[in-house]
Amino acid sequence: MSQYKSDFISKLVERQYLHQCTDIEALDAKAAGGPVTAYIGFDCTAPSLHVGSLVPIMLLRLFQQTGHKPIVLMGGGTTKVGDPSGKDDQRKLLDDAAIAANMAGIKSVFKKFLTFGDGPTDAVMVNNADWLENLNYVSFLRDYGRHFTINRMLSFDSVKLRLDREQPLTFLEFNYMILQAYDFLELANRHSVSLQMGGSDQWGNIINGVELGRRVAEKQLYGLTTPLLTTASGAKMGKTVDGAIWLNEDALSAYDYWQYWRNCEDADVGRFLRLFTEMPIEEIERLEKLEGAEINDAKKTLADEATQLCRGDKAAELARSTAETTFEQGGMGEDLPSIDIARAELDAGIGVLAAFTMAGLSISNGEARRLIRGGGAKVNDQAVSDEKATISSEQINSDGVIKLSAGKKRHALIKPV
RNA sequence: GGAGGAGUGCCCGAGUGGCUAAAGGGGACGGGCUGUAAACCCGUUGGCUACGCCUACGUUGGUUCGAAUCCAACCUCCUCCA
Repeated sequence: MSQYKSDFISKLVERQYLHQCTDIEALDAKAAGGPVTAYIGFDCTAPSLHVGSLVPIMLLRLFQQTGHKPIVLMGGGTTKVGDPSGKDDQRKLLDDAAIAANMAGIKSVFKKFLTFGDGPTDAVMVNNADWLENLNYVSFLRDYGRHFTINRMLSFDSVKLRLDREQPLTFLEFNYMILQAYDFLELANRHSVSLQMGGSDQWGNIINGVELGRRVAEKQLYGLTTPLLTTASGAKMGKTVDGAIWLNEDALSAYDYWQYWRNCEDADVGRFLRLFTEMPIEEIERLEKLEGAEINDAKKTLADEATQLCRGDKAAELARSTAETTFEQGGMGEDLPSIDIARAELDAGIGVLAAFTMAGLSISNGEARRLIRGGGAKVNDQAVSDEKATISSEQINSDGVIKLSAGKKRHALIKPV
């Protein structure tokens, strides 16, 4: 039983997506009355989005599934300016080619989560470079700049934090919030967008847009943010062993993606199941109550569901069976990361240090050496004690590969070719 | 334009002539405990063809037997003044 009338807001609250909203009752009423159009912007700062962006993506998906029209805004224009929110220093400025390449990489992931098309609730993708690039500076300032006071802009966290810490904030970055506000207005005009959503760090940027819409167009716009996701122990989401958890499959293997979810903290399982899977809430409530070793089942389910959404059923299944063989049976699954090494080279023998580095288990020979000294390096599950040991064809096991392990969790296979 | 302050390893931050590959903390990695959690404990944390060599304390030069430490110029940032 929910206090909200609309399917969207009820689910939003039930699945813990809501952090702040400009006017939840009014938005609820509007959503109950028919399809609403909302957008979320994504800047093109990297060739792939990572799990930090997954909450907004899942939110768009939920929005669409509850009968509304999502718009994905690619920040082709705003990326050139750089959002200062939550950052201490200015990012390196990206050139047009890099932005275009990043955008191409990012675009692909949305097709997995949203249905695009021309229908009333089909998703649409737009690029703010289309309207930002050709703005006339002076007219823009006269038309919109007069609606922003410096006094107010200085009070926003994105600006205030930077100034308080005596970190430089350039005029370029200072303009970001104005451009984002303008985006909202532009989308309201072009696509009848009435709601902008985003992470909680976007709150300031979003309400600027809501206010601008009211002032220059007398439009009633809404803003809504999701909580900033950290793990139960306070770490930022998405960073781990080898860096970010990328959504694109060419940036991170399905196996590693699956593993990421499988290794989440106990205390996060329930929340993650709500946010990142579409399991019925009753089932989630059952799973999150599991204790001790049993909660591992809930984590596997989480990993399965999350991987299916982002990488497909087959990839999820393969990742799971690989993980089960590797960890539960001490064997090795076919989906472990692997490298090909020429048979002749193997016959001659390769130093362990080099082998670990080639397999991506260490970044340098020095690190491989430390791994060995710490007792964490294994070849075919046998601990390596000699840094000068070599790996050769003789160690190819019955499966035709050599298994290297760094610690308990990181494994790689050497495949002779 | 003037005056003052600052720039150190992935990050924060100590270090004001040799004992400094650079304290301490964070992060990360490895080990232990466990459940492929968390918390906690221990270890490691520039590179290499490794009892040695190379690279590193904003940049470039200089002083010195010897510099992250002294000097000069330059670059960048902060604060105050005009």
